Amino acid sequence: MEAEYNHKNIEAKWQAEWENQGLYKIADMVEGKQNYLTLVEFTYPSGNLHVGHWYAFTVPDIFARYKRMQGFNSLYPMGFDAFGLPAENAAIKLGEDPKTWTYEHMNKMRTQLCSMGTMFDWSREVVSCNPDYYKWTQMMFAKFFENDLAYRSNTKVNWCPNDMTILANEQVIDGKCDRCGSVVEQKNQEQWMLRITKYADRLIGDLENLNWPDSIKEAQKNWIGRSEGSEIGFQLVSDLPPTPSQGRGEAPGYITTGSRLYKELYEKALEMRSNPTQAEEALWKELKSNKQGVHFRRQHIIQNFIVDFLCLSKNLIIEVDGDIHDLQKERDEERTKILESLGYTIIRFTNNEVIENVDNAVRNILEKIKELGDAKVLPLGEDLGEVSLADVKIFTTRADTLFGVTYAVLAPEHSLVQDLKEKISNWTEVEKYIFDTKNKSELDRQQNKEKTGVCLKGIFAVNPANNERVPVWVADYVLAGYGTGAVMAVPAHDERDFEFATKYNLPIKEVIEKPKYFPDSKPYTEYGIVKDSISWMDGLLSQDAKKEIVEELEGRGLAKEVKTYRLRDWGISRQRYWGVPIPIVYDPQGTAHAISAEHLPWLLPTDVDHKPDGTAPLARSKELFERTEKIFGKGWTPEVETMDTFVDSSWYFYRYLDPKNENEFCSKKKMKAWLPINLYMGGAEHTTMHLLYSRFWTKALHDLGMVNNTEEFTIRRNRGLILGPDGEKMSKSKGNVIDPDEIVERLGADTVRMYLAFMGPYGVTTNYPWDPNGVVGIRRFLERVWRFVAKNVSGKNNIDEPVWLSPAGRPEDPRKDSFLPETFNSRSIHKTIKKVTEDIENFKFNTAVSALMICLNDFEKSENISIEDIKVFLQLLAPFAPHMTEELWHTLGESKSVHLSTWPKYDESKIIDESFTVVVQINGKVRDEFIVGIDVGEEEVKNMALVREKVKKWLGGAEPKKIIYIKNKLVSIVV
RNA sequence: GCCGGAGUGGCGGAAUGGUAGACGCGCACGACUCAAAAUCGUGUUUCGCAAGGAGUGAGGGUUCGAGUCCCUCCUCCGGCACCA
Repeated sequence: MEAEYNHKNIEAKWQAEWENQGLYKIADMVEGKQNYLTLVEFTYPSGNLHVGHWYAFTVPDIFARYKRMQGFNSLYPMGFDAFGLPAENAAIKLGEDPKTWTYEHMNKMRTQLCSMGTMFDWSREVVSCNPDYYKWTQMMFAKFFENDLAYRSNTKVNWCPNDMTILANEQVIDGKCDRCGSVVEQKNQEQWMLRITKYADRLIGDLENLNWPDSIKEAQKNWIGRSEGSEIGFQLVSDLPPTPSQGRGEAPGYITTGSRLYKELYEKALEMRSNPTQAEEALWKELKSNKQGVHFRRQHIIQNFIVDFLCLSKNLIIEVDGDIHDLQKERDEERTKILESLGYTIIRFTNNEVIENVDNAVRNILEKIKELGDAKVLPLGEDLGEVSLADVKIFTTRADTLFGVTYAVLAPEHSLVQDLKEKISNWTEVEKYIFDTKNKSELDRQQNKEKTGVCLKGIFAVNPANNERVPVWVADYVLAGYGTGAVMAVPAHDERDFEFATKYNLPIKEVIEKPKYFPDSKPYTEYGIVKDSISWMDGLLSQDAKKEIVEELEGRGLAKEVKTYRLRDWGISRQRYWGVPIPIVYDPQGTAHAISAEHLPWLLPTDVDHKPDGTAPLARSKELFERTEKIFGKGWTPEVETMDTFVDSSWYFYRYLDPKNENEFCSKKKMKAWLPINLYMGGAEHTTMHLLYSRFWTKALHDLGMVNNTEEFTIRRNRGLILGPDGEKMSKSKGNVIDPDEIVERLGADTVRMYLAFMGPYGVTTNYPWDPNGVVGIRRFLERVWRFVAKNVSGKNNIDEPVWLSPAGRPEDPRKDSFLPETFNSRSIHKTIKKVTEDIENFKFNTAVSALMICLNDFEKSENISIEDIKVFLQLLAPFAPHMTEELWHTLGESKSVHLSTWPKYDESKIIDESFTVVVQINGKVRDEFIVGIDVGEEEVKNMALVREKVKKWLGGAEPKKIIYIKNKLVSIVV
C-alpha cells in the first residue's frame, strides 16, 4: 500500500474497473431485493460540467449508494435532455449542425460525468433527441390530440424576439425570456396547446399525499391559482331616451340611473370632476394622499348621493348643499339652469344636516321622498323599455359587494367590445386604446402599472342586483385571460378599482352593511354609517351576504358559482428547428390529423437552413413536404412546428426503466417494478415548470390507460445553488467561477463529492458559497483516513482474524461478546453507524460527514482499533468517497467491491454510556456538573447534587422549592 | 401586496424544550525543520486578571428551563402578483 493518497491513480483505476465489472448495471428485478429508484433531472448537454452539476448529481449518488448497500436494488439513472435552444444557439454561433454539436457534447459530458464516480447506470441512458425516444414523445402527443388534450388555438402568445420563438407562460420571468433575457413581446398566433387546465383541480388535490416540501406545494397551488367565485350576468344596454309611459310604474323607491337624464347628469358630473374647481382639486388630492381620509369619504359619499339622487325621479332633484367645500355652490347656477329647463324640482338639504350625520341625512332624504308622495322612481331597463344589447358575464369573488358597483370594465381584448362597436359613440378613441394596449410588451404591462382606460360611450351595464345602470369602460388592468375578461368595479372595496375610479373621477360607493334589497324586495340601500377607518378590502361583509346574493341571482338565472384559474393551457409550439417535430399533418382542407404509429418516428428533416427567422424552419424542408405527400397524398402538408423541450422531459423517467423497448415506451411490468419513483432530487427552478408539466403528463397518460399511477414522484426535495467564493452566483463576468475539472485534477473526485455533501443540509433551497479552504479541509480528512489505514494496517491484513493494531490493547478474547471486539472504539463505531445512517436518511449529509470525522478523531486518539472497525468505517465512508474506500477496502484484503457490501448495523447496547454528566441548574442557570453512573436512581442523583459545594454556595442556605430531574441529563433546582 | 423559507462566532454550519456554537474553515501559539511547506498538538462567542456576567435579528409572553413553543415587529432569500 502506498504511503500517500494518490487520488488520480485510484480514481482512474476504479472507474475503469467498475466499468469492466458492470458494477452499476442494475437489473430490473432481483430476487429478494426491493427496488429503489433515485432520480435526478437529466442533464442538458451544454458541453461543460460545472460545480452545479456536481452538486446535483454526486450528493444524491451518496444516497443511491447507501440504499444499495442497505440491500435495495438501487437504480440511479442519467440521460440527456438533448433538444432545445441553448444547444441550437451554440451550434448556430459556431456554424455547426445542432445534431453534430449535441452528440459531440454529449460524448464529452458523459466522460465528465463518469469522472464524478457516480453509480449512473449508463446502459439505461435516455437521450431525448434520439428518434427511438422522440418516437414515443410523438406517439403520446398523437394520443393527446385524439383525446382532445391537444388542440390548436389562436391565442396571445409570449414571443421572444431574440430566440424567435413562442414561450410558455412559465418561461417568461419578469416579462423577460428565461433563457436569453430579452423583453418578451405579445403576439397573436396559432399554436398547439395542451389542456393542462383540465387537470387543474387534480393537480392541486393530489399534492396532498405527496411527500414534497410545502414550499413547492404552495408554489404550485399558487401558480394554478384557483379561486372560487361567481359569474354574474350584467346586461349591456344603450342609452336610448326614456319612455316614461312604460315600465313598472308604481313601485316606489330608489333608483339611480337610466334615461337621458342620467346621461346628462352623469356627463355633467364627469365634466365637473374632470374640470374641477380649486376646492374640488384639493379634495381629489386629499383622496389620493390619504386613502382612509374620513373627512373626504364623508364628503365623497355625499357627492355620490348627489349624483344618485339627482336622478331620483322625473321631476325631483334632491341636493345636498355642499358649500362647506365650495363644491356645489359654484356649479349651482349652471346645473339649476339645466335641471329647470328639463322641468325638475330641487330639494335642498343643508350642509350641516349631512355633515353631522350622513346616516341621518340619508334617512331624511328618504323621508322627504315619502313626504312628496308622488316621487316615482322607475327601475331601469324595465321602465325604459330598453333593448338589451348583450349579456356580459363578469367574474367576482366578492358578490357581496355587488351593491357597491359603480362601473364595469371589459378587457381590451374582450369580444363584446368589437361586437358593439356600432353602438359605441367614441369608437375611434376606443379603437386606439385597444391598439395601444396590444402593442404593450409584457414588461411594459408589468412595470407601468398606472391604470388607463376608455369609457365606452353610449353603453351602460345593468347591475342585476339593483337594476342600477353603470358606465362601461375598457381598461387593460382587466386581463382578458382571467375569469371572463370582464369585471364589475367596486372602488370602495377594491384597491385597483379605487385607483381607477380616482383617476377617472368615477363614483365610489361603499357597502357597509349587509345589503337588503333586490328589485323585488325592500327597496333601499342601507349605506350605514361611514366608520372612521375602513380599509379597502375589508372583511365586513359576510359569507352569508355573499351566499344570499348569489343564490338570489342564481334563482333568476343571472349568476352561477364558478371556479377560475390562473393557470393557462400549455402552449408547446416552437418555431425552431432543434426539437421534436409535432406529429400532425393537414389534409387539403386544412384539417389536422395525427400521424399514426406506423409512421413514427416522424423524423426531423435535415435539409433545412435552421437559422431562426421567426418562421418555423421545417416549413423550408422540401423533404418533409415530399414525405408528407408521399405518405398521405397530394395536397397534404406537414405541421412545421417543433415541441417545447419540457414535453421531452415530462416523461423521460419512464424510459429509463425500459430504454430499449421498441414496442412500447415502457412495459407495464417494468413500470410496476420501479414506480412510483422513491426519491426525486432536483433544482428549485423546476417547481412550476417541469414538476407541474410532468405531473400533468402522468395524469394524462394515466387517464389514457398508458401508465398505472397518477403521481410518480413520491418524495421530492429541491436543492439550492453553489455560489462563488464571494457569495455571488457564479458567472464569468464576475470571475468567481469554480472549475470542477481543475479541482478534481488537484484534489480528486472523492474530495469534491464529500465537500459538497459537507456544505450544509441537502434538499433545502439554501445556497452555499464555495470555500476553497473548506474543500482542502475535506482533502485533509481523506488523507488522514488514508494515513491512518496505511500506518496501522501494513502487513497485518489478515481478514479472518480481527487484527489488533496495537499489541498493548489486545484483550484476552476479542470475540467474547460479539464478532466486533469490545473496545472503546467499538462503541465509537457503533455510534457512528447510527448517526451516519440516520443522517443519510434525512438528507443531512453534512452531519453524516461530521460524524465520520469525529469517528476518525476517536480512532486516532485510541490505542487499539480492530481491522473490523476500520472496515466498518470504510463502509460508512464508501458512499461519500467511493474510489478511496474501494482501494482501502481491497487493501484490507477484501476481493469484492465495498459498494456491494452490506451496510453495517449498530448494536444499541454498544452505544449506551456507562456514566453521564449531570448538569445542575439553579433557577435555570447552569451552576455545576458531575458524573454519575448510568444506574444511579433519581433520588440519589438529586441528593448528590444538593450536597455539592458549588451548589450549596449558590443556594446560600435557601431551601429548594422544587427539584426537577431529567433522566441522564440534569437536575434543576428552583429556590 | 400575497404565499413560502430563513436570521446562531470572523466564515459554512451543529443543537428530541435540558451544558448554545458539534464538525470543518480561518486565525493564534507550540512541536518538528537551518528554514519554509506539509504534518502533529493546544487554544479560539464575547466582556473580565479572576470570581462571574452577557449572548442565537428586535421586543414581549409561556416554562424550573427557550436558538427551539406563542404573540408583535424588523431584515434577507425564493415564488406569485393589476388574478377581480
